[in-house]
Amino acid sequence: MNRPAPSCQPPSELVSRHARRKEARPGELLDAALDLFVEKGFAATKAEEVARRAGVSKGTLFLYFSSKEELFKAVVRKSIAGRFAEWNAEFDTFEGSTPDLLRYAMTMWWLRLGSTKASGITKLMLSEAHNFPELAAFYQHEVIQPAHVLIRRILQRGVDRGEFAPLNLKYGVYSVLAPMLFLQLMMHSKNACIEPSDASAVEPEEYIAAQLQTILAGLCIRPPTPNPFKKIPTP
Amino acid sequence: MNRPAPSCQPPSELVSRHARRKEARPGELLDAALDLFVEKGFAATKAEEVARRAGVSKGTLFLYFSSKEELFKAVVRKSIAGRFAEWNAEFDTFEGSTPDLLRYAMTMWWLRLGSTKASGITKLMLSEAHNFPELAAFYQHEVIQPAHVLIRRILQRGVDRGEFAPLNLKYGVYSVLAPMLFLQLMMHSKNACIEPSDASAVEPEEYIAAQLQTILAGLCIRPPTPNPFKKIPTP
DNA sequence: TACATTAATAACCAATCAGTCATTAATTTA
DNA sequence: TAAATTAATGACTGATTGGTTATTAATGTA
Repeated sequence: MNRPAPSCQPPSELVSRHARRKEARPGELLDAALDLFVEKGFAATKAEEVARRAGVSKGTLFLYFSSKEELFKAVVRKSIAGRFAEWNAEFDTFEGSTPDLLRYAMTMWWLRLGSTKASGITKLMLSEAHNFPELAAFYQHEVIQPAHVLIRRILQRGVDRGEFAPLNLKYGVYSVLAPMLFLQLMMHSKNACIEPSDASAVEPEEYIAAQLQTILAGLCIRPPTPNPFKKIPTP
Repeated sequence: MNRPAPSCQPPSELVSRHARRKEARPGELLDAALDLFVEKGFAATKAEEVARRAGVSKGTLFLYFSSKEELFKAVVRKSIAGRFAEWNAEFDTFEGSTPDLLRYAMTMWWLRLGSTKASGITKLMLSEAHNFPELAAFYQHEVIQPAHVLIRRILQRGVDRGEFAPLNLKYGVYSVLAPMLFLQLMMHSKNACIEPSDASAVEPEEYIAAQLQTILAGLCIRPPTPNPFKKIPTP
């Protein structure tokens, strides 16, 4: 079969497109893909758009990622799933009280994930899981399970050390997870779906501080002793 | 232009398809559309599938609704937006205390909306608003605004009657809205996006009771007098 | 029975988009 | 400088799907 030769665009940029190399491409594509997936969702993001934003052609994208789903998995691995090992290790070596550990964990979660684009993945999965069962299973396995394990470990530590009252771990995990999840949804819904047109934004740090206070009040054994952990400002 | 005659299927169902009539079609289509929109989202729901579920052909759907977006708007009007007038009237004539009114409102919300398929629309809008700005504007105007107004009226009533402490209405509205919204998301995410594989379901009535208790504790003026409203079970 | 009306159909059209592959050009090697 | 290698391209394909329309058949009416 004869195919017409691609009509090459005039070399307006003489710095060749080969200058940037094989090593750089995957990272650039993943960055572009994260942007677009978070902005428009999985199904609505076009492969060609991802490629264009990364400054390459669609063909090149499929040179590095065998399908759109594989591209998405790679994004999730890079920006979320790949970090649990590090976090687990970090918490293993934490030496302070468990309330301090929880505060540390939630603060770090915000700095490293919640406040970044990657947190938009949560909303995406929530809404598209049904249409992409394989991605849902992947996310369940690579993100949800490790997150639950991590939180459960923290709560268990508190119980073991006598800082937290014995509790149903299942609901305890949600007490930590639900407020963070809701915050993520708010951050990624600029457009009119929760807030009325005139609302001013919620302040994340204040929101987290308030949630921590509530959670710890519920978890800690007895009315808080004078200073088992850092002072928490009351509203 | 000559088009080939449609090859009519053998009349396996002798009860003619004309027996069901013009008046019934829109309702049947709206029911089918609500099912599918909630199940699969707006973009992922195919017009032909809606028609098939309603027992008609795709052509018939476009006979009654000029486009997929108009179909969606009609669903929202029928199942949510069209009810605010009635609710406002109902609250206007409510005679009890404002805590009781709030309890009544949240209970009714659950019975008439939260527990029905229609509550899935919330998740849908949250995730697809960005890709369908016209629908987002419609929803904002027909649902979000009236909901905020309704809640704000209740809170204002409490303040006016001296039952609630003066408060920033904006955040007050969220105190009511956020827990309900989160409950909706949980109910419509059977598939692995929040809960780990082994989790047992949250009990909505208990969840609402707990939220009400928290909200009222925060809103009401002073520590609750012996019985300003019905007894609330403590966990 | 003949004719008019209208609910419903399904073939068709046009646009979109994931993924493929023959071809090109930069770079390296000999 | 000539071949070999490899990064990159973009036209193309095939499947999907929102929306259109010429045609059909059920029903009503005279």
